[in-house]
Amino acid sequence: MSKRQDILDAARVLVVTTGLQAITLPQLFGLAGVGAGTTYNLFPGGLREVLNTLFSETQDLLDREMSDGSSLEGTPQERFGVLCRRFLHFTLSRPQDLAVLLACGHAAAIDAVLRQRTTAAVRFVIDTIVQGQQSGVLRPFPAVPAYLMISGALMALSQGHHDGKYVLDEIMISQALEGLWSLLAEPGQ
Amino acid sequence: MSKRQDILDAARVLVVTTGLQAITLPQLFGLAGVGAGTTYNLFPGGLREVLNTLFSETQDLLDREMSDGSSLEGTPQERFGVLCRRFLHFTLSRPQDLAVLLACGHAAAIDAVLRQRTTAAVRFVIDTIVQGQQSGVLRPFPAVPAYLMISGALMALSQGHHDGKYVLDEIMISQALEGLWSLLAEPGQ
Amino acid sequence: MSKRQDILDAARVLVVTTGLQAITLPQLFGLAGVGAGTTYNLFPGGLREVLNTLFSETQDLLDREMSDGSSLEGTPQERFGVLCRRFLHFTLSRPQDLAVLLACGHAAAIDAVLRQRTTAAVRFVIDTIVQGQQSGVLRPFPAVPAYLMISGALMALSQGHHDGKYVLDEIMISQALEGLWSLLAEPGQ
Amino acid sequence: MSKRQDILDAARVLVVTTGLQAITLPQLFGLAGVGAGTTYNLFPGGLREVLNTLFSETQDLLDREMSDGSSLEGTPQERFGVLCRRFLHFTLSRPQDLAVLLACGHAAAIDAVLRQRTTAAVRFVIDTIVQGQQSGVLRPFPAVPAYLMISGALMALSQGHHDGKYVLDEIMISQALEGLWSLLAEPGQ
DNA sequence: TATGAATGAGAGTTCATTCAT
DNA sequence: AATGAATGAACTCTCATTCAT
Repeated sequence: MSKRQDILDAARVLVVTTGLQAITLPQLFGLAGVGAGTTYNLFPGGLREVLNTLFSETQDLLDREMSDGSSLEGTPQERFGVLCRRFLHFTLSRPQDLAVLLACGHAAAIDAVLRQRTTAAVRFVIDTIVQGQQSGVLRPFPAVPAYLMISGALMALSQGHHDGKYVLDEIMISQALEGLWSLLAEPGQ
Repeated sequence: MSKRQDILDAARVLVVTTGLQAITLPQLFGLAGVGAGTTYNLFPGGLREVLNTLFSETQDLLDREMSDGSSLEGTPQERFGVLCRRFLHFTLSRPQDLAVLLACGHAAAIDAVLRQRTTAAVRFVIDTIVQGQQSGVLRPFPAVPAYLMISGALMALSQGHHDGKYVLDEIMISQALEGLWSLLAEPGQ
Repeated sequence: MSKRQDILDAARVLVVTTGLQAITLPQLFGLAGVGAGTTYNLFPGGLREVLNTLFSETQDLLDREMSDGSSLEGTPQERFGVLCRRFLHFTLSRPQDLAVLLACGHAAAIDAVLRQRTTAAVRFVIDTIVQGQQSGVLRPFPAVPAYLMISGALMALSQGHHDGKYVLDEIMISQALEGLWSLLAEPGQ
Repeated sequence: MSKRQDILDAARVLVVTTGLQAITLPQLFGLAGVGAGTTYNLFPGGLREVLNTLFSETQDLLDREMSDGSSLEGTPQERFGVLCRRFLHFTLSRPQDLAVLLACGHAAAIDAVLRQRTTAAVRFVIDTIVQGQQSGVLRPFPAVPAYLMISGALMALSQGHHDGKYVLDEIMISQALEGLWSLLAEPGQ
């Protein structure tokens, strides 16, 4: 079980350092410190299975982060704020995992099913948007593109931080979250 | 000069059909209908140079689309709207080019300099944001993360359309642009 | 002792189904239902020892079949007929064992000593040929090539039957045995 | 075209020295003095295609040897003798090609279609047998098993010579051919 | 004695790159 | 300028073999 984790950890590192597409098996089991055959014992599907497992586990990690504790309380805006902060907390504190999510989301090496599945994290945000629309504080707009715009903006925001283009502080985060709420809010609100 | 374009066209097609990272030179000059050596005569740097050229030309294409005619007139909100519409027009009408921009933006095969350079398109949007802030209609917020959030949201919106998750119509686009303006706007406005 | 036999039985099956040269140890101990290490406990020489053992035991089996009961009675022609019938009975009723004899006889994986040793079966036939020559019913001709021609013809005959090229019946067998005797017989006889 | 022949020549040598089943591509292109990729340019199917080509060309070579000049003259016995002598001449003067025919005839690496096709050489012998039976000098017996017995005996005879078990001289050959004719002949003849 | 996880050498195969034509 | 046969480095994957349990 330890070797399995060693391989996944090595893959996570390589996604950042060499880029998902450039990972090769020699690199992977070299960094993981296991034999070539071991990779195939633990992941019979080879590199593809390693990467799919890594992506899947990272999605699960984000799901756990997003569903931590009681997210169901407060006004829709409060709940929206909590979800966005959890998302930002995850992407800012775990640059490797953000890189995995970004890289795997577009990579042909990842099964389409996995890439496009509706995770718990997605459902939480979409549910909150729908509830805000039902209570009249958010304007009517299809929830899926709304979600995609929000998560696209948040990921780009985190990525810029990790790229050293700026340093995200608490004030900027607050302003950004206010802005994102305005993006969806009924103009009069 | 024709062969050079044949190679770039073939690369553009392959970015969509097989994914940037899976492109091989046999595929490329097979689809382009040129010999292996010809590729090296025209692009001495090999596949890497082909892809960098493709990315660079696609950036230029976007720049030309964004700077088309007199974009400098009207209020900041009008100019913001025009720029966003031009961006959406480009990404929606040219799925191949959007795929190139998205794929190359994260690929290790593309020079970092090229990937992170400030194109005319970027400058137009940032200038408009700054002008809006100076005239008081947009709230103070660093322009770079603001730009990244806007473009991240727009790209995700277009990508969802091309992925068939929904169909973007004029009403949705108008609402989305209003929302994006609100994202940056001074609350009182 | 049972596991040892399980391994040999699995090898015999694999010689027919996948071909001697394509047998791998994972296949072998998978089919035999034993662990990898067990194979090395029982056959320290690995696959090579398994195959040599299988060949050797199959040779022994043929020897026992050929020496069954009182083969030493009657005229040389009668004894020749009995030996050939026993050989045909063996090769026709045990296609797996014929496949082992044919495959191992030419395989580099089998020790040359084993492959070329003079088994009891060989000695029986050669002795009979020599006795026939001494009593004048067979013409003088070196016994070894005579034996090789006889056994080569009989194996090809059986193989054609197993390959479905024809069906050997009692009449054909009788005719073939008469012919083989004529092959060696003094013309006048 | 020269490289192609180099590869086939190397394969022919390896069939004898290491055994058909043990040939590996590194051995093959190492001995042939060509690059690894060249083998795949010339034989896209890899080792399998090399071996099938080798077998096919060796069959053609035997066919040409067997059909050399006017084989259709004389009595059936004379023609049978000529064919057998041509076959022996081929197998005795070309030990490598005999090894190829023997090894490929039983190898799973060779397409069954190729292994079991009726070559010109086979047809010549079978035709002669049938004509002998029609003219009454050979006894009635299905021609296919008759052919298999004859060729099986001749191959075993040649193989024993190459294995150093004895030295085939003209006298032995003559006696062997007389015997093989007797194998098929009507007893009274 | 029996096991199977772990290993790494080596096989098959592909592909970026060169260069004689 | 254009070609594609030839190359060999490097990748994916398998398998014989070991050894701690």
